[in-house]
Amino acid sequence: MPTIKDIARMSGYSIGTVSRVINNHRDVSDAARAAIEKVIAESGFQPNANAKHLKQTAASAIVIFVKGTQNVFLEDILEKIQTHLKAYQESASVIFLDEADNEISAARKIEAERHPRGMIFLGGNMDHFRRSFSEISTPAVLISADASGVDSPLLSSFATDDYEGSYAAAKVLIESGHRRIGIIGGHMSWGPEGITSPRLAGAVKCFEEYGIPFDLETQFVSSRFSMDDGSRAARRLLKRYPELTAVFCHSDMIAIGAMRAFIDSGRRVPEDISLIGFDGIEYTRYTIPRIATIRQDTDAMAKRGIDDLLMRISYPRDGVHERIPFEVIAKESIRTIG
Amino acid sequence: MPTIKDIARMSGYSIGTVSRVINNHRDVSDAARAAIEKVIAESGFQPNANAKHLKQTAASAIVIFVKGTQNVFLEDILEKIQTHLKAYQESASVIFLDEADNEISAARKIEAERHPRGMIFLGGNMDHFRRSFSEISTPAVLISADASGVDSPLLSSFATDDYEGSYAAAKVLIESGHRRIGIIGGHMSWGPEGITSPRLAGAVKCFEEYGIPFDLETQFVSSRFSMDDGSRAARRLLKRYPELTAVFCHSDMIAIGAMRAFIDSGRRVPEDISLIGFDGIEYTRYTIPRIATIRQDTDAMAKRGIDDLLMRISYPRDGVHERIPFEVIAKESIRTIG
DNA sequence: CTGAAAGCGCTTACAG
DNA sequence: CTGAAAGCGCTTACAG
Repeated sequence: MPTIKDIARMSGYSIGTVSRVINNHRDVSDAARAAIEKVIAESGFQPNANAKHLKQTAASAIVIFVKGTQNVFLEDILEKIQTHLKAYQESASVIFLDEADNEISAARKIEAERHPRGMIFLGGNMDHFRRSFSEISTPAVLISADASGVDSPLLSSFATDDYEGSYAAAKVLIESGHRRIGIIGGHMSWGPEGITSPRLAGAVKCFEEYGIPFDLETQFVSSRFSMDDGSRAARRLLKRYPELTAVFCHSDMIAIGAMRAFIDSGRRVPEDISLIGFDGIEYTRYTIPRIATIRQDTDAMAKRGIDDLLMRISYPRDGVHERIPFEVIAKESIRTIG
Repeated sequence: MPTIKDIARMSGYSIGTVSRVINNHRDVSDAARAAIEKVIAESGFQPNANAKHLKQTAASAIVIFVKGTQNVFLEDILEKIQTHLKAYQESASVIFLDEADNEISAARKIEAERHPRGMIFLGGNMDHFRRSFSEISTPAVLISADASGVDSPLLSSFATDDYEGSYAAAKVLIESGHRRIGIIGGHMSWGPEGITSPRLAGAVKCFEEYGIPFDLETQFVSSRFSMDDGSRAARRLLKRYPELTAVFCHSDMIAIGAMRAFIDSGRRVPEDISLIGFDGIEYTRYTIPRIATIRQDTDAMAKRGIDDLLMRISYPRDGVHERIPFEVIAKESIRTIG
């Protein structure tokens, strides 16, 4: 691979001038630019980014950290982020992290190694953010969880209001006449600021307002956000609370798994058991029956997140914390009773 | 962020010695190592990877190129690759490319910028590989498509035999008594070595052997590998060939979309229309009814691909081109008739 | 508009 | 075992 020195020699200009051509500076004569560009094209020269970044404070691309593979919801956001970045001619590389990994440690490492211009977190553990985000010095955005509790001007967040969304889900079931409702949620160990607590609290609040009884021990089970674990959790719930007529699942993947388990146990959806999920992933429009859900506006989250990040990269200012409106999608999986 | 120079000053040693400690060279006294490590820990020093890579030919991590977002099958492989890499203490970053992008151009750019030790392609256009893979000088693996036609010792490939898998899918339908079979495949424009041609040829071969009539014009429609396009294609197929009793879809995503379309048109699956897909994604075990499919062994592809790549990084040798066995999963979506 | 030169943060023979 | 120095491939004031 030729270096800038080779290009200089071959074109008859100095490496300084070659560098100016590469970086599109204007103070270059047309003749020099033409000659140098010709040599570059013919030689297949690619500037060494390590050397470039070593000199420039100017940093490289944007890095996206995705917490947990196998999460269709985050992958949906990821895809939309890529689309928006592309529209701005920006590119990004993606690092997938285990649920158990500390995303801030990973980010610090990448920050030191690659000097990204901006970082995007899809999913994240609030404990990690609160404890160590201050060590990060790159503009960042957290998507899908609220980070207003993290005290850093470098961080923005865009998320659905889990409490309100969950309240709405419970309300749909109650207003369809259901009074014996089970909930399949995430794990409480994800922390008080995680997804599970607010989603549980929102539903419970709604139950209280409508005077619907709710006993955590019998009516709530925990599950990972996957189809197979959703199935298992549904079987546990059915055993503990067989008289239920409706179930609220904290994610659509859980709902898909639960529906499978209900059918396998001989119940029909929605004739015997009504079902509502959370997220609004595309699958819910293809299941039979279609699954009701609380649709998070992934497109808005991606778009707002990208716009905010790119703006703050160019014009530093404090991050913001926005709630993105959700939409209640009531579909065939809910039966009106009573 | 402190530099190696700061660490040298603070520890009282030279930057050369600090460098040796960082890189675990043995020729350092215990005293020096202890003192320097202490300063590094206290200062939170992280070596600048750009500077490091500038000097060292030694390259950075592994880069994975994924062709097309929204491809559950490739995402499944991607997840398994990450798991295997982690077991080897290796990490990777992922670049998502549009269907339309040239993955080899993208790889050349990344190669020049980051000097990865190895590259993994999930999906790819054989035309691009054949035309320009020779410009790549990093060990690479193509997963999910056969690259034996690409003349380069640096490339291995691991893929399912599309022709045989497709033959098997057609055979399952025929042996269940079906004689009026439609096919929803990909686009022929993906090239003669793409997915569509061999998958079509395999099925047609099977039809011929069993003396089943097949007219491309009426019995075959093209679709992208997505649920929504699968639905649209299924409606077109139903219009052209309403007397069909079974459909072979070239991907599970198409099958899921097609099933939705059939139900919406008032047909039942499998009572009126039997269905078999291709890929074996997890979701086919949760649909109602469960969808029959040709399961590609993503786990084996990922494992073999990683092992081969890591070996060839350490011990350069010619790449290999392997076919990974598939499995016929005949499920509830197929009805035996006649 | 162009060139010569300093320097980015590191690694690594070369001496000692 | 340790230090001084050259050099990796680039960018960017500084002169002219």
